[in-house]
Amino acid sequence: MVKNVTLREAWSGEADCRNCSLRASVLFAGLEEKDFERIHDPIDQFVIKPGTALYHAGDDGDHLFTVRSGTCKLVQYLPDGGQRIVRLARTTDVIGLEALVEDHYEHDAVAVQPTEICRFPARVVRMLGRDNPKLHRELMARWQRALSEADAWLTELSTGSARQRVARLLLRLVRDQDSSECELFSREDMGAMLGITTETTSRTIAEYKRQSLLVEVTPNFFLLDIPNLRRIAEE
Amino acid sequence: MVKNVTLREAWSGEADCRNCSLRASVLFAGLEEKDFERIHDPIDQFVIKPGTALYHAGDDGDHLFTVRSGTCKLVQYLPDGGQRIVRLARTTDVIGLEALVEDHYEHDAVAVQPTEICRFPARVVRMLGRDNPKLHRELMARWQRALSEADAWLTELSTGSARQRVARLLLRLVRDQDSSECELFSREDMGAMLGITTETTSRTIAEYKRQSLLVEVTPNFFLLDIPNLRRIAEE
DNA sequence: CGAGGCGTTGAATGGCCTCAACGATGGTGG
DNA sequence: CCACCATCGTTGAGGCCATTCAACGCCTCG
Repeated sequence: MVKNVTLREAWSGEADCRNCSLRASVLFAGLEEKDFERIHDPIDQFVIKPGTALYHAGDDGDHLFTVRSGTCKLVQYLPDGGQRIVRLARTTDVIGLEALVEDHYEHDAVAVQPTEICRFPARVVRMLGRDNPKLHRELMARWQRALSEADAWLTELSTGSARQRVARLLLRLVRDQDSSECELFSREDMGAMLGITTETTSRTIAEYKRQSLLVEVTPNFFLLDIPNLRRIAEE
Repeated sequence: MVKNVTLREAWSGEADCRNCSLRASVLFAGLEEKDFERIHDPIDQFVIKPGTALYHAGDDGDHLFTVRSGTCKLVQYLPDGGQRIVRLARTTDVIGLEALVEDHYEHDAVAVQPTEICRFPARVVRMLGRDNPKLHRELMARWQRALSEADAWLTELSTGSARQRVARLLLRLVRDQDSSECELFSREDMGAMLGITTETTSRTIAEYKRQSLLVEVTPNFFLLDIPNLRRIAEE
């Protein structure tokens, strides 16, 4: 649905925010006609392939991004070279918020699925935010959402045994879904989200498959046994 | 109940924000005389003892708090009853920001040292934030600071061996300090920050003391061997 | 003085990591 | 079209490190 609408105009470059199919839930939700008239900068819209980076940590932060569909990982690096995925951004999430306050990005933002992106200048948001209470409120809500996510990753995905963490991640992936079906990421990425190794992740997933807690319906799409996974997650 | 009694007893007067000694670095830094005239609600100021809770997760969130001195931990609970400390708030930090956007608090906020607090109504901040760009900007900066902290806890304090995590926590505790001396928390709290057990924390600290990476100058105040701790943290 | 909290230490277990090998898959070039 | 290679998921074996359960000393406080 959403996907069809946008794929039609994909690659075309300039977005039509007034008629955006996600308008109701997007950062610019509260904007009115007079606000749009003040946006003179182009708002680009494009699709990126898995593995493509939107930006890297330390890059000049002059754009914000809205994820229209797909998924991006936000990655931070450790002194020893290891990496840790600190958050996922999915439909309607905004990434690069730090560009409003700081002069550089904090993470690498990399697509892990084919991902539709809208990109708009931080300057536009700063300008509109100054005297638009609705946008102001929308910004606060998004910052708070990111913060809640970050806290949840600490308590749910970085605490307890590997079995528990994997189960919690799986449950989290289907939570805001219509069905109890979900697509998995690479074992390496899942490990980087959970603070465990690729091998341990693989072993755990394989065990869940053998126990039919996970059933592969189509390649890389799994049906979850939610009650039993929840039991593991909470025990 | 107990909490309210303590808070009331600790009340040490109505704050004089105009002449606040922390004014330059506090949330209300950008306010002018005309703004203060619009604050009709009282801004309380008090001291709480270690172990006292400012609020609990789920409480009605109608106040924000500034930490003037001391330290508060923000705690989240797991389904199995375990607890995880997701952040520390120290001088000039604001806690309870979520009250601006949601109707309840996300964590337990508990003092871990004698702590001076200013408390002000969320509705005052909401009102002033609507048309005060400086406060607006200040709020965004604080949200971003909290988010950066959360991400750092994931990458630095929840990744790697227990030795590394403890070392990174110690370095973090002295970082915004004038000396390389710091006060430690209980082993239980440190474990809850690092996602490791109390015993492992104690063993690691004890080992560092034997190796003179930590030297106790006065009871519970330690001098850190920063270069060598940094080596451990990054190896 | 006894009780309880806290830090420390010991011993044993087990879970996760490390290193390694192997099959399946998919893309590439001959 | 197929041989070749790289990547990814899986599995095994072995070892280390953190957890678990327990005990003990020290301290404060009632």
